[in-house]
Amino acid sequence: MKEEQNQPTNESIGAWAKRCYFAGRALMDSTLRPFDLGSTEWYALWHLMNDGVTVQRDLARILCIERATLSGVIARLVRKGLISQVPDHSDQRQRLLQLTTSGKKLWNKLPDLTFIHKVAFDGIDDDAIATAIMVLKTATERLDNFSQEGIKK
Amino acid sequence: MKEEQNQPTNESIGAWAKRCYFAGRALMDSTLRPFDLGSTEWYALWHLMNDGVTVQRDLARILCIERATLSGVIARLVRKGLISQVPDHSDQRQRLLQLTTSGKKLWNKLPDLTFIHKVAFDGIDDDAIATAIMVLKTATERLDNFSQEGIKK
DNA sequence: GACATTTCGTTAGCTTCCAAACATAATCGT
DNA sequence: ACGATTATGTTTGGAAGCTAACGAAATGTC
Repeated sequence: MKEEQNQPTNESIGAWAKRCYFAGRALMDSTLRPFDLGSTEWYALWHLMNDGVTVQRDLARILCIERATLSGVIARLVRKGLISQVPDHSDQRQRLLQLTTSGKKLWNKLPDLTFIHKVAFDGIDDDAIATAIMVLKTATERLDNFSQEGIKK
Repeated sequence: MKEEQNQPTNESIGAWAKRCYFAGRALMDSTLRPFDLGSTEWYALWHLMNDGVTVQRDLARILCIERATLSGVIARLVRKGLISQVPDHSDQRQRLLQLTTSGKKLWNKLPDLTFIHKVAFDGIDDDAIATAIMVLKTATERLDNFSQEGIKK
């Protein structure tokens, strides 16, 4: 009576994490579509705008994505002329990333995206949100640890 | 002093929803990799296993993905010989999906995936999880509504 | 100094997701 | 009964993510 299916019901927290992520991304994507910009491309620009010159490896860590994934994102931004990618002189393996003039110009034309977070979370109790973050963060760390254990031995 | 950047810090709930989703999927994918099965393919098989014959459109709604997305998933499962896809006699537009014998055989060989949910959430306070679900669900519904409003007028 | 290891970026191949456009089939309106 | 609309599935094109394997550069080790 309590539980009829023990597995991935639509009510599971994992399912909602997924749906929430994609719902937010959908709104972000549709807002950025007129500017020919994807959501991860936007995040990359945002960090380059705020942090200035950045090593590609560091950006991957900041965005929490794999080097290989970022490689594609960077290639698109370079192709669009929005950022520059040059080898570091002191360490020829690393690539230094920086907004171009054209990239800065585009950035200033982009709409403010803070409304997305507001649409989603404004008015929800702060404690509830803090609890949700704690749950998601804890689960993520546990999953990451578990996955990594399988690797190192 | 309070907030130094008002935007997408790594501490935002949206960022954690994303990371949690991908961390869970990574573990699921690595578990299923030996069986040449993706996570969404697994979900499709799971529903066909439990619900029997299913109309493709209904499966899309159950999985909360677009028809176009499911189309590709189904095509892969058919190619692997795990499911059958036949037109409905009473409505020639619809496709009826069903596990094949081979699909059932594979299903019985698959490992139990409930450990993933346990790794992530076991021991976390039930009320905290309920709160997290409420927050994510509310946010998702609000985002979906907002996105849809832009469409219908 | 030479060889092994680590680090960084790229490429290739795959899954998962979307929107837009298309074809077909069913249904609705009149 | 005929034309318009809706419903279903596919295709195409693209973004975003992953792993595995590779080359080049830097670092360690001996």
